[in-house]
Amino acid sequence: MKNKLVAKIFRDIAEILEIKGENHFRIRAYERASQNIESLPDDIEAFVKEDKLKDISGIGKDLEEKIKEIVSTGKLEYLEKLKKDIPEGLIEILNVPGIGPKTAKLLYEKLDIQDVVMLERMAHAGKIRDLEGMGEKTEENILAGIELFKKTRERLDLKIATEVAEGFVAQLEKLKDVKRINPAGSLRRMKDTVRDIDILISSNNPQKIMDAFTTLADVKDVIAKGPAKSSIRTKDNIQVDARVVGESSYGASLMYFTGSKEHNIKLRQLAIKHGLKLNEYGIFKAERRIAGKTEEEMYKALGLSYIEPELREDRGEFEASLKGALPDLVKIEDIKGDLHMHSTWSDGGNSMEEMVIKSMELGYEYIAITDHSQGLKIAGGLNTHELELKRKEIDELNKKYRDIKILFGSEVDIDSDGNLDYPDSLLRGMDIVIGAIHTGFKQPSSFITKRIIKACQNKYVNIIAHPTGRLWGSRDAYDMDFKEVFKAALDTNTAFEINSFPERLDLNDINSRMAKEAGVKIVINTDSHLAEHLNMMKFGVAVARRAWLEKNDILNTAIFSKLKLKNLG
DNA sequence: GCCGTTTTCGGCCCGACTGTTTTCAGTCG
Ligand SMILES: Nc1nc2c(ncn2[C@H]2C[C@H](O)[C@@H](COP(=O)(O)OP(=O)(O)OP(=O)(O)O)O2)c(=O)[nH]1
Ligand SMILES: [Mg+2]
Ligand SMILES: [Mg+2]
Ligand SMILES: [Zn+2]
Repeated sequence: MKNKLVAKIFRDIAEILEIKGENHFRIRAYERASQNIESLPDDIEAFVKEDKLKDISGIGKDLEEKIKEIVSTGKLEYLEKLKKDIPEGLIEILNVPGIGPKTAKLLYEKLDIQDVVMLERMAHAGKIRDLEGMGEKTEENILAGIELFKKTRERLDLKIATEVAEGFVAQLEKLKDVKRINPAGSLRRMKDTVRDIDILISSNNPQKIMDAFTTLADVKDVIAKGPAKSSIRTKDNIQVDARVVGESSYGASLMYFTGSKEHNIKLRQLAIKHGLKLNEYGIFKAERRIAGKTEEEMYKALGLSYIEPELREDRGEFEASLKGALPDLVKIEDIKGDLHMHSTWSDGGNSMEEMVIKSMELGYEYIAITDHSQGLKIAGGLNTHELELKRKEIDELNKKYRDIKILFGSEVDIDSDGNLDYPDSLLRGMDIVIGAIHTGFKQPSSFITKRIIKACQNKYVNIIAHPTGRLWGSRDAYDMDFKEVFKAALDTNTAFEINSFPERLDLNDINSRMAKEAGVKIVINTDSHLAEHLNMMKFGVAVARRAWLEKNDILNTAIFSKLKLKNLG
């Protein structure tokens, strides 16, 4: 799939144009096109073939031609040409906090600064303060910015972000001047990775709140501090933004601070169309505020039904809201069982019984204990004899715990040729079989595609687990032909997993939405290796929600007797 | 560069904080 390539090329163009001082709206056009193509739940090549590129919002005559060129040649002449105008290192300078396109351009033109190393040298030498509009303070800030730039962390996974946010909320809500407090931003939208923690507070005493916020024990630097908005950096180099507003603006501010930016812009454009003004304080008709206290009334004032935070990405939610066609999103309470977990039989840290007990606490009706297969020796894969013993133990547990159905399964390795690690004779005896790739990640897309299709075609494979292999921070998702793969899944009635492990969240939101559109059923699992991991189901559910999935799209929302796995029983 | 139930040209979201400026531009959210 070339979606990511097209998106990357447009993003690169936008960055170069920024430094060149191009028209801001032209730059936005490239950024918008890049994002819209990246989040497309479809292969961009299909749009080329069907001559439908212009149906994609933000794609007009010019970008249509550029996309065609990229899809057919794998690159874009226009970008190659632009790259010759601007030294590569200059783009990196934009990542130094406090330095934007204007400053980068000035530094390049006046001091021939071409990368961060040169920038640091010039700042140390005191050369920057002499430029127009710059001073000593600016120079200091640039040096501090470079230090931060060097320590820039990767985006946080959802679990870490949730914990950091909870820590700040717990400390801040103790202040008696805090009335309401909510995490916002990408965390509230439950995006799979989060850059910073955004927290909204309502209070009548903003000054006091900000004094407290910027002096909390975890705070290392104060990036900015005002009565309405402050930013700090923690000792772990995580940025936390806080906004404080009055009660009457809380809904408007929550809407603003939840975003996404693209969603906000659409909202504001819609307001303009209605002759209104929308900002983080409310919706205004002339000077009069007509909404602001709750998000619901904000949406209503624009003629929209309430849009769940997970959908606020400008991925069609406005059109759906206006038509009354928003999905009834799946909820954590809808989940009736967890079909992928490990025990001490392989590389899990808790016994099967401990996993069962925790699952019952969560109210599950069924679980599948799916330890690794024989070939995965480092992960303690089970041989034939061990499988027999494990089966017996599961039978015993099923007798002992009548309130939950325990399925005997395995996460069977799909080898580099697409063959399964157990013969059919063994798979036949299992209640549930999960196929998963653990090696050969670097194979070309066509090979991976064939492997997964072959696994789907095995009549005992019920689910493909962590289908794209991504591990946040260490391994990118491998590419495959999703159209082909999902077609095979549909034909063979094989479900695809949303793996709830925070580093995985695989399928992701976009791929899950693609799966739904292809008619493929989804299973949300935790892949727990410890009993406490069973709690991570909420992260997988968040991915499903961001993918617009409803209860009926998810197999493990069904009670056991209705569980529609192929060949079950 | 895109887009159009008032437009095919002239708009394109809106505001807080900072440093440098003597009234605002740049950056960021
Ligand atoms: N209207 C408007 N709102 C913005 C803009 N930039 C950011 N916001 C709002 C929406 C964002 O969700 C919210 C928080 O900004 P962040 O930069 O932290 O982005 P967000 O949390 O969405 O993603 P992140 O994971 O932090 O990169 O502020 C903007 O340019 N205009
Ligand atoms: Mg954020
Ligand atoms: Mg932020
Ligand atoms: Zn597993």
